[in-house]
Amino acid sequence: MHIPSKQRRVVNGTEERIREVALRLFARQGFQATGIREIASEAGFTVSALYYYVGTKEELLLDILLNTATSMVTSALRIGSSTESPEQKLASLVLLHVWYNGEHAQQMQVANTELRSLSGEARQQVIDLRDRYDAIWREIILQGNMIGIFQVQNAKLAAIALIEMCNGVSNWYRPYGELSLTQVCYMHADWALGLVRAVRDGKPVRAADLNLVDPKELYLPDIAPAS
Amino acid sequence: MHIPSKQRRVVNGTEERIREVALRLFARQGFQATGIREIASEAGFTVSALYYYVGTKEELLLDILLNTATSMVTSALRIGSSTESPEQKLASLVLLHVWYNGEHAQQMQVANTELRSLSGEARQQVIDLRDRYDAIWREIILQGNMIGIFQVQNAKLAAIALIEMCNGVSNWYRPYGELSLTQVCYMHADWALGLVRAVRDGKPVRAADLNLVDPKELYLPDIAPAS
DNA sequence: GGTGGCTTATCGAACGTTCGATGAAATAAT
DNA sequence: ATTATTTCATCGAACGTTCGATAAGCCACC
Repeated sequence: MHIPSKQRRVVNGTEERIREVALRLFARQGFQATGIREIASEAGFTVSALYYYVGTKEELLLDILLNTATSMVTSALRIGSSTESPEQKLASLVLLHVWYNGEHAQQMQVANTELRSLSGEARQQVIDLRDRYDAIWREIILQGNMIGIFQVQNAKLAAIALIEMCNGVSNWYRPYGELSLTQVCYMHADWALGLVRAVRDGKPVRAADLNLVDPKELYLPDIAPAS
Repeated sequence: MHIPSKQRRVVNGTEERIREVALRLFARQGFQATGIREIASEAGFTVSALYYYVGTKEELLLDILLNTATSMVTSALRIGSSTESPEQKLASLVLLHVWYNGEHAQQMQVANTELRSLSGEARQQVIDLRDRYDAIWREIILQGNMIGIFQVQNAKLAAIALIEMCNGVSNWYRPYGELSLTQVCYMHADWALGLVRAVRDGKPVRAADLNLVDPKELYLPDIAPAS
């Protein structure tokens, strides 16, 4: 078991560098197609030097998936437990999710394709987190249904469909493209509101009517950075 | 170079069997994680017997991706060139796509995750087919926009979002589940109509109003089976 | 003089692919 | 009708390469 340690490693960021390279390669060519030697040489190390910092290749993958899933659950929980209206909550979830897909595209690409490379307890941990995440979306859709704002037949499947729709963003979004990430976020939020047939006062709810916060503020970093 | 031949192979279906096993394993554990030896033994052959029927492992993958993409383009072209209304065309595309995802889940899982395992010309062939497919969706959305039925800001991205939404079905749908595939198809069609804000005569268009054909009839097999 | 950070050298296993050989079956020659 | 030849389908073995991972040791620094 790898025990992350104290000083130098954090200072010169060696371990972080290895993890960055691994993430980049996993995202580009997949976990199985990426060799330990490739990670090491791309990061400027020998294989053994890499193993001084990292337990196993699979552990590198697990950390990526766990970090990603934990971040999203944490941020989504905050949205879900707020006092906003269901349509605001749903739109916020979409903003968060799309923003994360754009800003952390590599993490999301890996997360969306490499769950199958994990097994046993590691796999289950990730699945559990995802279930919690889906549940937050589902609950918000159910809330909207109950107060008559949304009209969704099957909240569980609608949640999955919405999440899947947003996931696609990580495959094509590039900074400095035609659209800003914020624009992409709002477009998806508006689509989501259409999908769930959001109606308030007899009128379809549009994302532009909701005065939503800036997407980047919805993301909660895991731990507040120490002083 | 493998030259597909005439009689016996078709009769006892050896090659077909290998391709089925390969598809199943690629879908379950991924292309890179699946070994030639695994395919062979699962199909009940030795490795060398397998190579008598198949060129390379990559060719197995390419065939899956090309067949899938070609089928979908062919069927979608027929829908796109019909004389139906944009909302009917869009709903039909969704029915087709979701139906294909449910009925050929393994193919779609491979298609959705293993493009990166191809390179060069093979990769480009698949990409070209997908571009044609996306274009059909985009054109229909633009038609709907032009005659004022849909209200979509960005037709290109909306097409991608819709396709991505439908793709998720291959990851969870199982026959003999709570919902029939036909039900799942119609739900997604209704969501798509909501997403594009389809409105006719001042009222939101629902999938149930459109008297759509049975999803399975939208799928065009590559070649009409000989007598 | 111990410990952190890294090296060289190496492990056994698995990878995709190809090889020559072979029994059985189909086809051609006598 | 029988023999000779070719084709089909398959075998076990091996190719060279790469895989993830480890052991033992070196060197600079506190």
